[in-house]
Amino acid sequence: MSENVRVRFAPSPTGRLHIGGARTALFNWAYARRHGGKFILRVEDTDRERSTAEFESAILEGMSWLGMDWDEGPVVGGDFGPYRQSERLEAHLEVAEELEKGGHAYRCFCTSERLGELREKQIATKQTAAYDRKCTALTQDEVTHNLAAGLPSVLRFRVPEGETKFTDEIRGDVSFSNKEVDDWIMLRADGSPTYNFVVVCDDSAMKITHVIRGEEHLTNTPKQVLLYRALGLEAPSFAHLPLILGTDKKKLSKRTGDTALDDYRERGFPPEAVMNFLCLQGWALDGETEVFSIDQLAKNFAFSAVSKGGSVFDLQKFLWLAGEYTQKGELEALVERAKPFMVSAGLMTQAELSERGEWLKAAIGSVQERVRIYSEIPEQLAYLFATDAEVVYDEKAVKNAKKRGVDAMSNYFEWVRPRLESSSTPAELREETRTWIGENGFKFPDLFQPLRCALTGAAGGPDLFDVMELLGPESSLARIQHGLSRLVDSE
RNA sequence: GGCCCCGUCGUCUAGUCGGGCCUAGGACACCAGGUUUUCAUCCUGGCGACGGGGGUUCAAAUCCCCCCGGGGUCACCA
Repeated sequence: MSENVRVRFAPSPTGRLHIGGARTALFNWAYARRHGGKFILRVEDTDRERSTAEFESAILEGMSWLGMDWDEGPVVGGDFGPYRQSERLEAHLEVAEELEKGGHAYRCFCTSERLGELREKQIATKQTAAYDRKCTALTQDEVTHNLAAGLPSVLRFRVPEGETKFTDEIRGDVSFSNKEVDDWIMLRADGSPTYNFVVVCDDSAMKITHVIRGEEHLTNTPKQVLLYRALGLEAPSFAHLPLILGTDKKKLSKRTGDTALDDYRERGFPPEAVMNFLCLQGWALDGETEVFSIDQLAKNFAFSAVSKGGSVFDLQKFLWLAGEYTQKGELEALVERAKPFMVSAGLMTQAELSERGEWLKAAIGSVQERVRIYSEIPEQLAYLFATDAEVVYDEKAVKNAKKRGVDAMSNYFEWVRPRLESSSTPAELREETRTWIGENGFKFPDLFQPLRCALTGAAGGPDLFDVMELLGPESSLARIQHGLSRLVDSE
């Protein structure tokens, strides 16, 4: 049974990839990999108005960024193509005709106005909103006549009597009374097919065995199951994933925070962390392990470990997880990932990136353990690019410095000048300075607080001897000198 | 409102199927302490939940019923 698993992710290219969609893709991908099956990508571009090629390629790119690959779909092809829904129209229309001939579908000439009124009335009288089947009373002759007269019409699915049940892989048995299922529209007045119709056509044509999607599709499922039955086909298994919620506990929307995968990518979240965090929304590897790789996901994913309830998206935990990757990963890799952020922040040019490669590596190394996302790197390194006379002093840094006064730094300046210029190593200078502090009757903060402010303008940060190394002797001394006057005066 | 789904710390979750090993475990956040020149990291400790009420049972977070609460969905969008 697990031999021929075929699952699919079917995004519609009408916008950027939503993080909920990205998670759905990840779970589909993982299920396929876990069971040695195929992961298929199908682009649902039937909404011709809003679909664009740009969105489509951005979605594919986002999926690759997260570490997914697909066995069939755009770019890679496959035996069940085409993989763009708009190119499958002919097949859809054939199925529609077959259904109409077989009596499973019927023409409806009702106007949208009448339908709108009907719906309002039903909701007002607290009934299930559904088509009242007025047009099922039409005789074959009347239908033919109307069609010949050019009256606009849609094709509706004829929902049979009874009850529709299916077993959801995550929720267990679910059943709907067919009375609650609308005689939904398969073909619009312009002849184009609708979602619920094409999804079944394509899933069956592509031999999809498991439909893994968001819970918002749960109420679509009986419509689709009924359609499979009318087609004489066995329905696939369904697995409805819990929703990702905003802090208001409602389906995550732009109101509550960034919803597009690219928003996080642009903010410098490591892709491994995004993958990891998205999976943690609704799935647990073992209840203990928080940090895991995409390979571990592929080896361990199972429906039984997927939660039923929605999960609130917690940015704090997301940032923490991002930090696990940036702080504990290789410095070389971090440097590569950080480079574009240095450029876009306006700190360095493309040319400087390579000219000052070693220096940049040291600079990033100095902040690695205190950044979580890549965009924080230029923020924390900005002081290195300031003009010596105009280092931006943080309020707290000034407060800390003034509490200690500049006596220590003033004496230290004369002492350290020759040592900086003779290029002693940070480690040597650190030891010598500690001795100097003791010999001169100061306490560590007496020197370090004002020195930190003068050098970096910040209240916290990397070891000051590393900072001076990055700054170089000239700049270091200049900053100390400016600090001496700035910290005494007005500021 | 109809229908459907869901309900363990503030948040993500383990435990629920096959009741006892649960004085309910882990993580984020928060609080306190230690380490550090500072910040961060790291270490230690703390705070903190089975929505409510009835059953069944020697025993219930786990099984049954009712209530309450939250969400999803009701398109010629997907």
